[in-house]
Amino acid sequence: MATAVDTGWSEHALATLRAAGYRRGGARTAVVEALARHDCSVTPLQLDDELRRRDPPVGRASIYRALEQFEQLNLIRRVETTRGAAAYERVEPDGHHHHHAVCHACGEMETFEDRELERAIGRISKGMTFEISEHDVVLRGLCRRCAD
Amino acid sequence: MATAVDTGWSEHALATLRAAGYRRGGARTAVVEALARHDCSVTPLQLDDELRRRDPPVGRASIYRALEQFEQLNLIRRVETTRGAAAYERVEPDGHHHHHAVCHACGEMETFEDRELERAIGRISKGMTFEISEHDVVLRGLCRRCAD
DNA sequence: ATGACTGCAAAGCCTTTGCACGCAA
DNA sequence: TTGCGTGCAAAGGCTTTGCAGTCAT
Repeated sequence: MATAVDTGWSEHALATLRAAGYRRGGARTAVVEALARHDCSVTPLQLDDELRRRDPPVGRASIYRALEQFEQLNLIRRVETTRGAAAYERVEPDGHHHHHAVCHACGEMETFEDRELERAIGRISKGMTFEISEHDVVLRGLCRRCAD
Repeated sequence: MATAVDTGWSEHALATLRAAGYRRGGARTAVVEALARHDCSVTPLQLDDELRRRDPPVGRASIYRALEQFEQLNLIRRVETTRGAAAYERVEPDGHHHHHAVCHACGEMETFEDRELERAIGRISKGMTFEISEHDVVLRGLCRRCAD
């Protein structure tokens, strides 16, 4: 679940950050690059593992601070794949996104996209009194290996 | 979001607990009663607020332990309404359930049910390699008051 | 009498905050 | 030069665990 497929998200992110008035700091850039390498959700602590031993090392606090800023700029989105802990995923500028199935036993994840699901959620959102801006859908169960 | 509507869930829960070999402890019973009073998701800390000043008081650890047991017996279900913290909801024996919209600003919740949504999720679940046993759907946005 | 149940306090995660130093602009 | 950005360490929440006393059976 790594092996980059950066569709230009990094550039988009760096440009958005600059436009928002942020300076180009080493830690923040390192977090952008790390996120670009992940196709699926990542936790702050996973990023910390990756970036801690860099030279120069990136501090854990900087990772949390960067993620908070990125989320506010809608560059990443928090997903509820990891119960009780944060996990984030890139937001693609074209709005394309997927959802997740998570294994109760080992945490393995599988992703899916579905138009009927999105259509239903869109319709429901319009009918609520709330102004809905995002949605989480997570399926939970056992992966094939853990089911045996 | 309180004001009881216990459809027999308490009795069901107590019977299930007894059948599973649990003794009838005061703390556990108090947690069952507290859950029966809530129609929507509750956090362990909300329950603690309610049960701490009882006589005799219920300890926080007992609440967490009870919730863990109830979840394993499928009497309650963890829902992801409160980011970064746990929240639980009764599982109705007939399988009837609803989902939630949560306000980013104030945490207020609105619930909904939708057959097309459930149908889509059921179909998707069958198509996965995972054995899916539950699903979370949470819409997020601003409630009417916070949107102004 | 036996072992489950409970409350308290301590310990464990994850996350946030305070602070002094360093670096971008 | 200014003040944003960063790392470290400390502090904050929520949750879990250890332990000794209590209670259900």
